[in-house]
Amino acid sequence: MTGHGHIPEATVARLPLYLRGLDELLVNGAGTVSSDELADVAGVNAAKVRKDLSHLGTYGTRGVGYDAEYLRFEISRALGVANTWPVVVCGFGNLGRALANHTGFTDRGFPILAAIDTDPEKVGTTLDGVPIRAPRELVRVVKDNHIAIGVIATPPEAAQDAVDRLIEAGIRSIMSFAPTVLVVPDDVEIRSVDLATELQILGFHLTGSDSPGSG
Amino acid sequence: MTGHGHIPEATVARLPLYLRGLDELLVNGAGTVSSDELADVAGVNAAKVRKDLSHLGTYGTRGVGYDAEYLRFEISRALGVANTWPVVVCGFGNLGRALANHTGFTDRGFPILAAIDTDPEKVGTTLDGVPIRAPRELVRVVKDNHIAIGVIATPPEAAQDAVDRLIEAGIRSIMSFAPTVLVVPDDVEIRSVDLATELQILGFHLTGSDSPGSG
DNA sequence: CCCTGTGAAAAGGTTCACAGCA
DNA sequence: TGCTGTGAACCTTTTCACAGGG
Repeated sequence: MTGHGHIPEATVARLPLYLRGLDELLVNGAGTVSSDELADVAGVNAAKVRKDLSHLGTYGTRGVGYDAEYLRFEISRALGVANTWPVVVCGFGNLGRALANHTGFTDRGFPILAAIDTDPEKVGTTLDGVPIRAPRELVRVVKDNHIAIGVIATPPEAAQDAVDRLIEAGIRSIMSFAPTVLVVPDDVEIRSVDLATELQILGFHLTGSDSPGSG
Repeated sequence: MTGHGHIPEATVARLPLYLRGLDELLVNGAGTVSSDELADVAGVNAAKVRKDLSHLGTYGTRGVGYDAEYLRFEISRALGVANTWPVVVCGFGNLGRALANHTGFTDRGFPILAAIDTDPEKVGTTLDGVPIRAPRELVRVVKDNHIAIGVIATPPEAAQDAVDRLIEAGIRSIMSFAPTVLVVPDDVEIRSVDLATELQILGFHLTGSDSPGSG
């Protein structure tokens, strides 16, 4: 049997780490990988690795480990990474452009094929290899480039509007960097990364320690 | 009583969202806030809001809600946001510079006071208002600026080295954007954000839907 | 009647420990 | 002997549902 019914969200969130770890091990010439080794390079513990992988199928050999190449293939397939998912970035300011220059996206199957910006000076030009279009052109941009994922890198005030347009254009997977709550229908998945929020969580653990700043 | 013993991690991770939501409500002139309203602007449900806040203390009034201003104060205090935590960014490439231009950090109490880069052409200059120093100067930079948090924006190969130097310099809170596992002692907290990993998680949910890319 | 604060129940995730196969 | 695969125990988090004060 291939592809078990439901894979827990916590497991899904770790599959990319295993993939990253496997790539590292494969570069170093690994043929077989134990749950211990994979745990090390993925930064988790071995029990978790085994439980997680058991949700995909039984791809290991007792007493030996997993075939690195084959395991990589199966995780890739589960993640849909076998495919390429073109991305459109909404808001081409500092952050948007940094994302465009980040080779990690294209390398891992998420090429940024277009950007949307409201600035008339930018629209029609190509920056960092990415053609910039006006918001009203979004439907066409999505269709022409087979866009699968939208990234929100606009100021927070413009984020909900950008999300609404993406959804209108048929996009169902959105990643947002805007520090605001975004409302989407149930069938649209959205992941938010708020950098300042992350720092504040770190800040919590600083409290109670030594005093900071210009005390 | 003020400040309950242990606040669950899941709660800590949501406190910044409440803070963000409260700021929004306060700007709109809110005096009192119900768990329902706060839930809306924070993007969670009301039961969670009440449970989370109950871990900080009993700051609400039955039949009425929470005093917005006072609640904001208490959450800020719990998060240590009352203080300012200076940040050093390691690796001042595209991503590092985008972070420096992101006003959200300084606005929320995390000013980027220095950057570290290995490029001799950059060292000694000031880019985007941030002075750039060589890795060997890190200890002094941390001391002079009372740095509390280090951000890793280097290429993945250089990330562990940057982390090691930060720890040597006395930093105990690190946020990393490098797509690699980083090893740190138990008393150092590290949060990793891997943008490609986030996209791959989105990709998982795309699988099984419509076919992507250039067929 | 309204909304908080909280025990209790349910769900989800992690770790343990070992049977079973190579 | 070595390592996977997995039930069972354990822990965390979420949700429910309602008592109790304004």
